[in-house]
Amino acid sequence: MAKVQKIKGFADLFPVEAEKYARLEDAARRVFTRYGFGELRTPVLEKTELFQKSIGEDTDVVGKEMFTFPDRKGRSLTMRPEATAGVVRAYVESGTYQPGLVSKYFTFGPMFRYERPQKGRQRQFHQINAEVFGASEPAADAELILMLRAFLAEVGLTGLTFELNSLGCAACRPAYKQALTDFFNSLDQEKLCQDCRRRKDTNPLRVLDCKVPDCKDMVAGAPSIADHLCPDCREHFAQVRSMLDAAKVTYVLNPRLVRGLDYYIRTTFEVTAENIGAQASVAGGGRYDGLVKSVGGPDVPGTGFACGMERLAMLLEDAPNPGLDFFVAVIDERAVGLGMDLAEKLRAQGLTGEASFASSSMKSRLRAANRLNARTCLILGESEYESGSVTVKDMSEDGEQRTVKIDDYIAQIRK
RNA sequence: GUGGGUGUAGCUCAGUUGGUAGAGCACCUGGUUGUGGCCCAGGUGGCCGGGAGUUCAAGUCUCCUCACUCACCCCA
Repeated sequence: MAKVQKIKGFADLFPVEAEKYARLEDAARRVFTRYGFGELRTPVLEKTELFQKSIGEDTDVVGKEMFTFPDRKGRSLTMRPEATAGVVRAYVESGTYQPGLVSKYFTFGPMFRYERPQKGRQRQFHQINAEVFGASEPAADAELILMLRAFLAEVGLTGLTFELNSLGCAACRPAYKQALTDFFNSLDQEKLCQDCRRRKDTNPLRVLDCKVPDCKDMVAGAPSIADHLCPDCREHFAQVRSMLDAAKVTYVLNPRLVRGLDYYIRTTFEVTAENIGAQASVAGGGRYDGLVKSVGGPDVPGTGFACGMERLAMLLEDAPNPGLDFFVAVIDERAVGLGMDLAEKLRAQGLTGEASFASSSMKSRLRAANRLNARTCLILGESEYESGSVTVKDMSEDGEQRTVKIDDYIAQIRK
């Protein structure tokens, strides 16, 4: 029989890896709660139109990376490729919006994108998200970045780079995009790479991010967003920066920092790591004031960020193996019931342990205890069985051992 | 979607100009009749990813295919 194998880009997380995800989620829950955020869990499956309306039809994510399929009645459903759209949908649908009310949510879970897998990129990947609705002030952006910084510190990550930019708004970005397109059109087209010749018309901001050396040279002379912000955006960005400076956040201004999803405006930021491969971005976010309205809700401003858990997990050390408090080594077959009962009573006292019921040799049972990093080995063999006792062996290097009545041993543990 | 790399024992990997399969670790057994780690000896374990072809002979050469992986693209 051929082995059934997992589908491409989907991973099994065994304990050592799964623990890192739990560590990230625990830290996020702890930190975000301190900032007044509440947990929101939304479905993994949504109507396809939700993502078309929010992320943008022209993006790669919607255009060619979604897991989209019809349900049994022919309705088009999509495995969520990101979290924000679903959170916005839930927010709007619940009707929690009221003028002047700020809502703050965090969420985590699996996202799905049909991409070619590589280091730090899976088809099913996991994100930690935070979203703020109803706050248009620069302070909301700044506080979100502070919270992200606090979260990363909580999980013990250092050496990360914060990058910051403003993408402008509906009032000033179109003019900037046009200026960019004009600029690139004025250049010798031969010197632009194939991708950029296409991108300069479809998404000129992306050209700024091109890694081809020739393109980079061209981009150096391109107009900067900083010079094209409208007065409102300029003021908003200046305030965000001054608040970050006041909070001693170290960041790099990157006028070429762009976002892949259409809904971002004004403040955008990204956190990158070194040594985790080409997919170096571990978190990213920004402001998305028009998004709520675009999925049929009220005109409420929003900001948020997403952290890539796979990429953060790569930066975490393996947790030390906690080992076992005890290991019950049953050598005499007749003592199997006794061993199970003994283990149950110890667990009821909060101890961690396993019992082995394989009727095997003393040597192999002790090796098993050693392998499992057990601190105490409880031996139940022929003589113990006949006398109703247990041999308690300390597994440390020069550990002692003694044989005591089972009842006495349990009574002693209780104390 | 486009490139590159890799598939041999449970794991990490050797395998010469084609000649019928190896090591280390792990596991099991024994040395030590009921005592682990260290040491020594022995043992279990492989359709060499799959298929076709060339050849007296293919892990090795050719083609196809599948899987994994890294990068582009894109993104967290």
